[in-house]
Amino acid sequence: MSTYRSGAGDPARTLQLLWRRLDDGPRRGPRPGRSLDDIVSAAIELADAEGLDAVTMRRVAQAVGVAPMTLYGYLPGKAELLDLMVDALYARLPRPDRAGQPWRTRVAAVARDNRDLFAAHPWAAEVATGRPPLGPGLMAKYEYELRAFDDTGLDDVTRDAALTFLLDFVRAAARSAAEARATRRETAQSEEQWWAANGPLLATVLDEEAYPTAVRVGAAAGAAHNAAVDPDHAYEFGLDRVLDGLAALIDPVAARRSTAADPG
Amino acid sequence: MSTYRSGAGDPARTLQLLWRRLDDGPRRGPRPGRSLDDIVSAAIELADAEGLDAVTMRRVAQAVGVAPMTLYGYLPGKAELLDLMVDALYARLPRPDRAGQPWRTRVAAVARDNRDLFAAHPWAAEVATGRPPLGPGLMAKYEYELRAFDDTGLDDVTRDAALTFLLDFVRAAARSAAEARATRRETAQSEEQWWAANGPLLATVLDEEAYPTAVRVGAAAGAAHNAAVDPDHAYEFGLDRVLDGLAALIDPVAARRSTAADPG
DNA sequence: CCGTACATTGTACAACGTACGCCGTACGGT
DNA sequence: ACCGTACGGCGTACGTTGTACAATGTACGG
Repeated sequence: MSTYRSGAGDPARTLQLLWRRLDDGPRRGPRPGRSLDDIVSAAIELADAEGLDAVTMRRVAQAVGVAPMTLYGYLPGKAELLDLMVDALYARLPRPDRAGQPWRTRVAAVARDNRDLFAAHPWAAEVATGRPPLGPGLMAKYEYELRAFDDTGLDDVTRDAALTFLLDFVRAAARSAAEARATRRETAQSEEQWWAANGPLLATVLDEEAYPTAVRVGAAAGAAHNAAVDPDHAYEFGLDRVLDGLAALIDPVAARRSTAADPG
Repeated sequence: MSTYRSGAGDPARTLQLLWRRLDDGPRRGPRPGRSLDDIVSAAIELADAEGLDAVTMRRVAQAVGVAPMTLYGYLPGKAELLDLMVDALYARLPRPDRAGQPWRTRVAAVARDNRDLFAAHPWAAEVATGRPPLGPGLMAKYEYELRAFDDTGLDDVTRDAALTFLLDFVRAAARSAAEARATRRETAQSEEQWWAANGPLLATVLDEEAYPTAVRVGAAAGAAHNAAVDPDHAYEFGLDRVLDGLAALIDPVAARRSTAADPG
């Protein structure tokens, strides 16, 4: 359990690392035995396999085949490692040419790409980026995703806001999904087991007079999803709302479809 | 630097604690010197004053005037304490009667109440609740907030999804704001200082040929907000999109206003 | 009035990030 | 060719976290 904060160290040094602007002046003494990418790749593999909690400096060092403190010759600290991991992930995202497709299809595809990213690397959604890691990966991602709003008539400021809105939604959904999975794993209880264990107590305590709407709606939603929270359904529903909300801005006349976005 | 996870312990025990169903059989031996509420209140005060990082079992115990391990006589562990803190917060939320107002006003008011909650207690947005703490506070909140969708014509399952969508949005916005504040505090750098320190390097690295759209849009957005990220603006913009997105579902005919919701 | 149930707590442990300082290597200058 | 030194590597250690365990002391039921 750790709040995976990023970017705490010297920001200028972080930028140099992200863009690999290591000032290699006159070399003296032994050459570095590993590369920055070795470390970042090992950390990503570790996070993919065992989650962000497993990404400790000791574990990463072990994976790289080096003593823990050796890592500090390559990076200032763990915060920078997290930044580098996230930027490396962003750099790998697919960027197919979607010119010619309608904006809603393109924007939905951006959402899906991000969702896939978080599905493959759930830890990425947990890294807090108060100031985002302005590395080559994020820049390429930003450049590409902004193009999804080409021909929407949005001015630049609004275009940025629209993209932020979309990405924040996908990220929040990914966090919810990750939290739900983590809870299920930690308590080693499925949703059914939980209700079997707690239903009786809840029944005595949730009288319908005190919470009539909550009991009725909660029961209906629970029955529909077979769970108290259903991240997948929340994502599908939310994405449609997000796209409709953007459509109200982009196509103010015909903003009336609540169907799911077409595939791309 | 901690992933504030909640609800890890025995779920049944957690429920008993939330609803204060402590089985007080025949008393023997010394009476407890404090109450559960003493501990929860002290923890909330601590979190309000110094953030969630400051809420350690030792600090809470100190605030209550007791040895650290004494807390474990009242709660199974820290996860349950976090659950209790969140539920206590929810119980305190205002719940004015908003019958008669249009749905968009009521829903906007729900968003504002939640935003105010996270403004007063930023740590609440950081507590991960894979399975939400089904205590009296959350139930009262759920009951009240569902009523904001009365007369919208939404069925129960959709009503739950709509509320979840709205609350997830507000929470994500609060997290972004908290992260931005934390970053600014930790690096002790304002946005202007950051750009002064990193602008030169960024300029050499962000050539407009590689990222034409990104550079242009980023510059426009940065100039408009005086910052790379502007949580307040993201919230205002996002809330309008959220309401428009819900409107497309609720008022499919006249879904065309992108003005901010009226006050309530 | 005493035995016991229970609240309280001191100590301890395994993790974490990382500061500090020593070791040995291999290059630049001569 | 050689040596001084800059620099990569790392062993050890510190302060922090949540909490397990066993000892201590208190106040009630019989």
